[in-house]
Amino acid sequence: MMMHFDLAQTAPAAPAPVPCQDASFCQRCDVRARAICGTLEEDDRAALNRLGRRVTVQAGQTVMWEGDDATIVANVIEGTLKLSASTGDGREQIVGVVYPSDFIGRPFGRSTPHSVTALTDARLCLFTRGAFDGFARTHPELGHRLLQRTLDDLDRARAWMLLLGRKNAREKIATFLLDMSHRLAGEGAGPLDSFALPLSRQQVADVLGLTIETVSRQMTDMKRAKIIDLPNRRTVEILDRDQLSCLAEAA
Amino acid sequence: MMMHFDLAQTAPAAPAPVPCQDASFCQRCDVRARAICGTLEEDDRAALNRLGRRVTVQAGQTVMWEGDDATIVANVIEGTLKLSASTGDGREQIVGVVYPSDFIGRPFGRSTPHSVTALTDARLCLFTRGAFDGFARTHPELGHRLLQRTLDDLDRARAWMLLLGRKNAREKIATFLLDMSHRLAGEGAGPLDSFALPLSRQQVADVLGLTIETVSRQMTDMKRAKIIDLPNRRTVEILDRDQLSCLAEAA
DNA sequence: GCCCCCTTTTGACAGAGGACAAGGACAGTC
DNA sequence: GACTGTCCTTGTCCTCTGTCAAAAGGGGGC
Repeated sequence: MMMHFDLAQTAPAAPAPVPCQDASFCQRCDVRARAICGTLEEDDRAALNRLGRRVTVQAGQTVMWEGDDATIVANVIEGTLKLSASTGDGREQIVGVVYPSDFIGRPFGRSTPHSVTALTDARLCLFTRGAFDGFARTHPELGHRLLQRTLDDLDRARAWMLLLGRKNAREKIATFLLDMSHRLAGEGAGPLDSFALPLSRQQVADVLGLTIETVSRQMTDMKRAKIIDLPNRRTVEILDRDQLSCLAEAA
Repeated sequence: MMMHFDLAQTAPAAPAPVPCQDASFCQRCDVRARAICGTLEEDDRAALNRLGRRVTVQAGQTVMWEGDDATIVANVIEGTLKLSASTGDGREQIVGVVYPSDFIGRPFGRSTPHSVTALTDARLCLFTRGAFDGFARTHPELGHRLLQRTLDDLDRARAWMLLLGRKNAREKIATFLLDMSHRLAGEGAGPLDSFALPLSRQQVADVLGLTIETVSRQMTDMKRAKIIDLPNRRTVEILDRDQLSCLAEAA
């Protein structure tokens, strides 16, 4: 928590950050339509583009530290990252998982409320917070997209509070697996019946407020009950979605 | 959850909603400076004023139901309300507590993600969501204030996720009491050492993901340890703030 | 193909907090 | 002042999940 983010330090093996001077960067961007920059006019987007730069982060690298000054924000282009908070004695809670087209960082704020760490290798479109804040203040469409996204995030966070405060281990796991099967599906696609978890067992535990042992036991139980299959460590197959939905609400 | 909010029905004894036609309503408004309408120009605020109406709700009344269509939003002028979510079998989790100058409702969304219920008698400045959304879209300052407030709410929700997922009962109670002593203090004032809880023991339990018995036991223990005093059911006095802070982090 | 390390699973046990039950305190009403 | 309903506290027991420990499994490197 004392460490400060330094791109040169935390991404030594990655290609040097590439300034987004080239307007074609955005044109070729996979997530542009879904990201907050999606509705900007052509020249506005070019202007925003000039403020940002592409960076690559490797799995495990931390992009922002909880409590640090909020100096950067970013769009996720590719990869999955976790948002996490911890107690003084090291217990960790994952407070969010972000996917391509999501926005990370704390605009209009002094300090970063939680750490951001890459779960997989990832690509970001990075802005200094000051530059982004100024741009957002003068471009209401951008602010509005950010508002809608933040309202959605808040709804999701509050739904997760119900899970953390009131659901038992079995319900938590079932809810989590169903959530993943939806979140990992592509734009407009239905929920996936087979997917690769971007999280280790320990990270699943940190999302659900459980221990790794409880996560493992519950998943094994569901496998034995033929509700899911676990062909390898990271793959989950939902065999009986109805029953899983049932477990998610009341075990 | 099937019931629909109807002012005439849920506030029968309250004075009829008063249209805010009179511009002096806002001029006399206690929370204007802190609410999202605080930075609007005089004529914009008058225009917003014409869209809204004042309503009174009594303690215990539910203003919006989880899952209902999102048809209204409001500023809280006076009183305290809870935001709550529940599982199918009736377990409840309070996902937020709102105070004067806070904003409630789900703008730019189809359905209300959680119920809103008055904990004390309250006064609201109420808008239909459609009218508010339209106004916010054409008044970026308002959208920006709403964005900042939503970002703050999201930070708070995520901090609470750490509490729900990773803290034990003693830490939860200590954190809760410290939070209350700050939130109940007036604008700019320091934390209160003595305050009246707006929540019953059951509601405290619903905020913290505990049972009423555990809340009662932990608070009694802290009283015995002379860390707090509980002169009556609703009053809390913090006798040893340092030790309470200590308990909040690691019990 | 083999080895090693790290993650995951499984087992045994303990403890925090939940469930149930009963008693006590307080506010409002008559 | 007595009554009554509601909220809160206290007691007892039990279970779910955490803790500690060890074994098993898988993937990467050689």
